[in-house]
Amino acid sequence: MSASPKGHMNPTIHAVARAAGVSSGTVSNALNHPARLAPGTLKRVHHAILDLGYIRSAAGRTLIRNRSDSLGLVMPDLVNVLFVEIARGAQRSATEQGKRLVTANSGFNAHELAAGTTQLDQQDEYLEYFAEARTDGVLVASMRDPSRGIERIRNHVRPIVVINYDVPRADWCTVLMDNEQVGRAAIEHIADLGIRRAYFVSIPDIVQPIVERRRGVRAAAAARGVVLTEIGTAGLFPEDGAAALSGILPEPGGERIAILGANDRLAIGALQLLRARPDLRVPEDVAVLGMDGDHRDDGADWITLTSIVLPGQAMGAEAIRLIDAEAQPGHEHERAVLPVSVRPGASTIGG
Amino acid sequence: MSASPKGHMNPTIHAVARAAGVSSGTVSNALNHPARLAPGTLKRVHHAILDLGYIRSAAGRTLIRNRSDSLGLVMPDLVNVLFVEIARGAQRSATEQGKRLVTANSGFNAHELAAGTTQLDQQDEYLEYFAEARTDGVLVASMRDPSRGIERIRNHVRPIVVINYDVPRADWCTVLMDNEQVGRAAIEHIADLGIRRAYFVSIPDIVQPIVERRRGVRAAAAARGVVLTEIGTAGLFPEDGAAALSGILPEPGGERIAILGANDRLAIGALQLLRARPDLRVPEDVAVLGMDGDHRDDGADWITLTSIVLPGQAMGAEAIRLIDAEAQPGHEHERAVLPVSVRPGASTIGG
DNA sequence: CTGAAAGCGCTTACAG
DNA sequence: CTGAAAGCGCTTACAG
Repeated sequence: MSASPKGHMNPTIHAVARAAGVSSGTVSNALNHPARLAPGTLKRVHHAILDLGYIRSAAGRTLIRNRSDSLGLVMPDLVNVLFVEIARGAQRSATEQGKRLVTANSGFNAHELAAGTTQLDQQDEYLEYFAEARTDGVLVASMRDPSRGIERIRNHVRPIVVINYDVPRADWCTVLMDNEQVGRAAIEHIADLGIRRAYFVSIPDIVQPIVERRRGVRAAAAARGVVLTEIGTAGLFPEDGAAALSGILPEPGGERIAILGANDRLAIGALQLLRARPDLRVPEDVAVLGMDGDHRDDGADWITLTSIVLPGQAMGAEAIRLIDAEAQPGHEHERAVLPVSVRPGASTIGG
Repeated sequence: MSASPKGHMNPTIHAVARAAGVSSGTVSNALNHPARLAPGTLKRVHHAILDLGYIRSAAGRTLIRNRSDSLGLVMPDLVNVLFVEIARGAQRSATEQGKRLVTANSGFNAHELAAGTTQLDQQDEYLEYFAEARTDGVLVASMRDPSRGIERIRNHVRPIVVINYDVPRADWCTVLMDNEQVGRAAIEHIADLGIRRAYFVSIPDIVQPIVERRRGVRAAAAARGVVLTEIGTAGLFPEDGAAALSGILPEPGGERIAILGANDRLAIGALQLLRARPDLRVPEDVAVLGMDGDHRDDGADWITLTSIVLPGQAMGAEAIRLIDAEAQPGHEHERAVLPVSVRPGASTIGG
C-alpha cells in the first residue's frame, strides 16, 4: 500500500510486470480484459499495481487506440450564468453516461466586447488542444462564429456539437435556444397585459442572441400592435440601462409603458431608476422585464423581476446527447432549438 | 488549404513528410526547432501541414516527453459562486503565463450535502484522469479532504496545489481564504456598530469553512463581549434561514440585534422576514450580514446586504503561481491564506 | 541541413 | 492462460 516502496517515480507497466512476475501484456490484460487471466495472476497484478502506485499512461493508450474516452467542452467566460448552466447540464449528463468531460474556458467576455475592451479569446487554441488530445468529441459553447477553429480540427475529431451559435448549413450538430422566441415572449407577455407601448433596451447587434431577440421583439410588436422604441446602451450592466433610460420615463398619469431589457441587468437598471421615482408605480405605470433569467431572485429584491428563463442545463444535456447521436452510423446533423419560458414577477404582473 | 484533398482522415507526421518530400524527423523539427531547417524546407513542410489539415497527436508527443504542457483543475460544482471565481482567476492567470488549463467538475454540491442527498463526487476519478494524462500540475479546489485521491496520483504528477481545503502537514501547497477572519470580521463589524447581541445562523459543521467561520465568530464574540446565540438550519437557502429565524425576531423597541448568516442566502432569508415586519427597522433594530459575498447586489435589492468579500479570483491566481513555485528546485510547500474584507451595505450601516 | 533509427508506454493479435 | 513481438505517432540524439 505504501506509495512507492522502492522510491521509484512514474512506474510503468513493465515495472508492474516485473513486480508481479508476469509479462507486460498480462498486466495490460489485467486492466483491459481481466476475465482472460487466472484469478491468482489477476490478484498478483493488482497487488503490484497498488504497491507501486501505478497509474496507466493515457499517452501510450491513446496512441494505439486512437481514442481517449473523454469529451472536451470549450466555453466562453463564466461571467454569464447561462454558460455556467450549460456546463453544469453537460457535466451531469456526461457523468450519467459514464463519460469524462473536460472543460476549457476561452476567456470570451460579452461585457468586454460591448465595452470594446476585448482581447482575443482562446477558443481556437483550445479546439486545437482537444484535437491534439484526440478527444472523442468536442462541444463548443460560443458567442461568436467558431467555424474557422472547427475547420482546422475537422480531420482529427469527429463528433462536434456547437452550442449557442447558429452557423447556416453547418457540418455539425447545433444546440440553440430560441432567441427570437425570447423577444416574442417578452412582447406577448406585456401585450397580454394590455400594454401598447414598449421600449427595448439593448447593446447594438454585436452578438447573435441580441440580433435575434431584437428580431423577435420587432416581429411580435408589429403583430400585436405594440408601439416599439429601441434604446441603445453602451454596455450590459445596470448602470448602462439606467443611463440610457433616464430620459424616457414618463410623467405620472401618462400612458402605461413597458421596459424590456435585452438582459436582466439592463432591466435592473430600469428598476433602479424607478425606485427613485415613487410617483411612478411598478407595474401599473411602468412594467419591467428582463430577457435572460440571469438575475437570481433570492428574495432580497424590492420587486421581483419578470424575466425569460433560458434552458441552459437542457442545452448542455442535449449537446451530450447529440455527441452520442453523431457517433451513430448514418446520422444526419441535427439543429436543436430549445424553447424558453416566461418567469413572471411582480415587475410586470404585480402582487 | 482544402481540409483533406486526398480524403485522408487523421493525417500523421509521416503523411506530412511524404507530402513535403522530407523525413518525419524533419517535420518534427519544423514544429519543434524551426531554426534548424532551411527556409525552403520549412515552407514546404508548413504548406503540407496546412494542406493535409495535420494536427500533431498529443499522445505520441506526451509519451516521449513525459509532459503534456497543460495543467488540470478539479472543481466542485459551480453552484457556489466562489468556485466560479476561483476558476476564472486560475484561467486568466494560466493564460497570462502561456499555460493551458483544463478543468473538470466533480459534482460536489454543498447544498445537497447539507440536505443529505449527496451522491459521491468524482474528485478522485478526475484526479486520476489528470494523472493518466501526465498533466504538468494539478489544482484541486475542494470542499472535502482530497488526501486519498492525491495520495494515489502522487507518483505521477508532481506539483499539486489544493485550494480551499486545509490538510494539516500536507505534502503539497495550499491556498486558503481566512475563514476564521470571515467570522471575526463579521463580529467586529457589528460590534463596532455598538451591537451587543448576535445570532449566528448556519448549517452544522459538515464542511471546513463553516467550522472555521463559527470558530472565528465565537472567538471574536468572546473578545468583544458580544452575546452570541447559534441557530441551526437544515440547508443553505433563504427559506432555511427564514424558517430557522422566524421565532427569534425581537419585538419593536427591544435590544438591537444582529443576524449573521454563514452564507449570504441565509442572511437573505432574514431580510425576507424583516421585509414583512415594517415595525422592525433595518439596521436600527436588526442588522443583517452575510458571510460569503455570494449575493450579487445589482441594485434590485430593497436593501443592500452587508457581506464578506471572498478572494476567489486571487485564490485561483495564487494557485497558478504556486504550481510554478513548486517546480523550482528546493521549493518548500507553501500555505497561502488570503485575507477577506467586509463589503458594507445598508443592512448594517444604513444609508 | 537532413535522414535513419531508437524508444517513449501502452494494446492487441498471435503462438504456444 | 501467458508471453513475445509489432506498432500506435511522436522526438531526439547521432551520423553524414
